[in-house]
Amino acid sequence: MQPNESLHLSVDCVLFGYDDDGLKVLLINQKEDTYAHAQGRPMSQLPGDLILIDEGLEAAAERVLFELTQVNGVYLKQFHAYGDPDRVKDHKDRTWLRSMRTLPDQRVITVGYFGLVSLHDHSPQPASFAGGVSWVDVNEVGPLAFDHNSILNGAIEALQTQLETHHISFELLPKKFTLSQLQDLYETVLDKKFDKRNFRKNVKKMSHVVPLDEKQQGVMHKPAQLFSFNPDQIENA
Amino acid sequence: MQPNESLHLSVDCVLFGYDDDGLKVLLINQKEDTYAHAQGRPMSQLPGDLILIDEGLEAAAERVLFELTQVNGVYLKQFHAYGDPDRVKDHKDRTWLRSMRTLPDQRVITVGYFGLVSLHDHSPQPASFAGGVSWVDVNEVGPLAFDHNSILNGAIEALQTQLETHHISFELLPKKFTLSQLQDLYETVLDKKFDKRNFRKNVKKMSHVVPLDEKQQGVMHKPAQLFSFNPDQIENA
DNA sequence: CATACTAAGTGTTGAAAATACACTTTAATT
DNA sequence: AATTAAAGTGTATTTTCAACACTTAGTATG
Repeated sequence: MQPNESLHLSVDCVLFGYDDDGLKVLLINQKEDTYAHAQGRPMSQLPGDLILIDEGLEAAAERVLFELTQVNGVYLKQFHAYGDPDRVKDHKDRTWLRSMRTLPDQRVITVGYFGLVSLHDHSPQPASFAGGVSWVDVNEVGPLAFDHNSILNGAIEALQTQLETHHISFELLPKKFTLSQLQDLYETVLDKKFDKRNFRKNVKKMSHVVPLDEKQQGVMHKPAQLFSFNPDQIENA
Repeated sequence: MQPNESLHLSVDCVLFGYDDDGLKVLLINQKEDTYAHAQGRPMSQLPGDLILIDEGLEAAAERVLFELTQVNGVYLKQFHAYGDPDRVKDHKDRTWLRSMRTLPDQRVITVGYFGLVSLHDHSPQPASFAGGVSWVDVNEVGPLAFDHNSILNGAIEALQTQLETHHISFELLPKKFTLSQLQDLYETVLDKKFDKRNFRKNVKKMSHVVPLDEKQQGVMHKPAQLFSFNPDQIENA
């Protein structure tokens, strides 16, 4: 038996960025000139790369994100491996690959990671490198290359479950935030509405959400109390 | 950049079997004579294999299980990919690999699947093939080769969450079962006790658990009502 | 044939959690 | 001083969860 020779492994990263106007994903725009025009418009894709021979999976995901955003230490979570033998064999995708790599016909299995960053304080520069890299609202993502739309969907579902079961919301918020911002985050990610008073009752039970001696400033309405997360108190339940 | 040449991909399967005396895992016993005796006793490992060049991940997992148990159509679910560059580089494991494959030093990334079978009706024959294959109670699993203990733990956690969020219990039960059997299953897998009356109240809400016109026979106590699952009514919530 | 054994089966009550709901407050702007 | 806009707050109701003990049906035994 000659098993997997010429089988390649990559990581693909779904980097979610959040700010007051919604949940975004970082996408890479394939450049027009490297794209076979016959196929229509260039497509976007998720950032990803083949893993290096001595590199761990998570290390590879970190590297890909660092190269794209120069940001280190983002929350990263593996959610699924995609291994359909034909996942990169669409005609349009092969054309694209041919323009980038030497071997477009190789089979590539990919491991999906999703990452979380806050776009409030600092907007991580999309791309020092390469062509267009941009934040796209998750609800406005068009057709992506390869099977990246299903990978994105997988990531969204994983993010939703993770938000409900683990305390990760602070990864998407500024260090100081209001309860309304927190509520908006939950409503955006989970795509459902919460009652303000009930939501706040629940937050009061979370010992890791701590009020600061500080209020919002420069808003033309009652300024909100600011809160922050106390990382010591995040029970990983 | 020369990315992953000589990087191999496998699937490892954690096949759970359940019957009235507990939850078991299918393990393969490394044979004494292929094992370097200097290292101590032969170890067990999870069934796994390199994936074929044109084979999907799930297809590979199905193949591995079929080869071992001759059983088809088992419930299978991917749960995690393991890619630590050193995961197969322990001295003992390399010794073992050398006895089996030509290239013990290659890096192998593996995708973990867990599978579910009922050991009530038919005990799937562990191994027509090869050396010892056996069902081991999940609480009595000793040290396994490679990182297979952590893979097993990952599988157990995945099974637990899956059991709580999806309707998969019937994969582990005989076609006809009693409510006590169902409760025992939950208690075994989730490792906690349930109140009999409350448990039954919850089951009554599950429209996919349907009572049959049939009772248990040959038991020296009040015979239990038999139930079965109606696959049409399994909401995937 | 009566008794003993064993697990099956069954309801109620109190506590806790989730839901629904509307007015007052504070600062900035005009 | 009046207006605007979101912040902040409490109670009553419903639903869900948790605790708890006796009766029943069939098998086995004497």
